[in-house]
Amino acid sequence: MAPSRVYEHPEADEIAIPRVLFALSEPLRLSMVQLLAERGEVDSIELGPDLPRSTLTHHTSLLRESGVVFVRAEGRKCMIQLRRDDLEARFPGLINTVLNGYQEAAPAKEDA
Amino acid sequence: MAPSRVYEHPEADEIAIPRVLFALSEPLRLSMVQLLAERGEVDSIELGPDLPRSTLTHHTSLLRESGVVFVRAEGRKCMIQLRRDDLEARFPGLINTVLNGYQEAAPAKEDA
DNA sequence: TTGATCGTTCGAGAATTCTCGCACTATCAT
DNA sequence: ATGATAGTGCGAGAATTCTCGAACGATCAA
Repeated sequence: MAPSRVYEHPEADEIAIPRVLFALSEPLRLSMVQLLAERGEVDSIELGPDLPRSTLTHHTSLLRESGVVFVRAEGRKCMIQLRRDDLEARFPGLINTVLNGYQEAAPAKEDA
Repeated sequence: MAPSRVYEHPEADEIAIPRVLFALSEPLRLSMVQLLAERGEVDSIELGPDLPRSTLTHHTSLLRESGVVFVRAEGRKCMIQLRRDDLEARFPGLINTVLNGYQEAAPAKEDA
C-alpha cells in the first residue's frame, strides 16, 4: 500500500543555490546535515531529540524543500538522508567544503 | 591623514561558515559577489546603481561583517573587493563552487 | 564659502523566519 | 478496540531581516 505520507521534493536540476545556502546558514540545520553526512540515513528524531516535534518538522521540511535532504515515511517515523549525489552533481564540492569548514556543533570523536 | 571612515573586518580565522552562507543566500548579495569576482575591486555604487543608498550600505555592511568582502574608503566613495584569499584559505573552493552554481542574475556575455 | 555628491546612521514599517503549543491522523503493540 | 507514539498542519508571538526615506558629516569642484 502507498505510504500514508508523501513528500514533495524538487528535481535535482531545480535545486537552487540561494535556497541551499539559506538552508545551511542555520547552525541547527547545519548540524543536522553534518549528522546526515556521517551516518547514511537517520530517523528524523535523531536530528533533534530535544526539539519540539513541530520545530523539527519545520526544519526538516525546509531542508527537503530546498533540495538538501530526501525524506521518506517508514511506518510512523520518517527517515531522512542527504541528497549527496544530486547536490554533488549540481554543486560539486559544496557540501564537503561547507562541512569541512564547520567545526563547532560536533566535536570529532577522534580526539583526546 | 587617516581616512574619515574606518571599517571593521573579522579576522580571517574568525570568519564563520553560517554567516558566510547566510550572506550568500540572498540573491541580491550573491549577484554582488559575482560581480566582485569578475572585476577585482569596484566602487560600491556599481554593486547596486538603482538601489537606495541606505539599502546598499545595509548589504555591503552585512557582506563585510560576515567576512566576505573587504571595504575601504577612498575619497567619498568606498571601494569593495572580495576576500578571495581569506575565504579560500578558510573554506577552499567554496566561493568558486557557489558562483559556478549560480547562473541566474548575470547571463554570461559569451552568448548569442 | 557654496553647492553638489557620497556613504552612514537612525527610525519605522513590511516581510520572513523561528519557535512552540495544540489538535489531528496514522501507525503499532496489546 | 485501546492506548501509546510519531509526524503534520495551524495559529500566534518573538525575533530577524529587508527596504527605504530623512538627516547628517565628509569630500570634492568651483
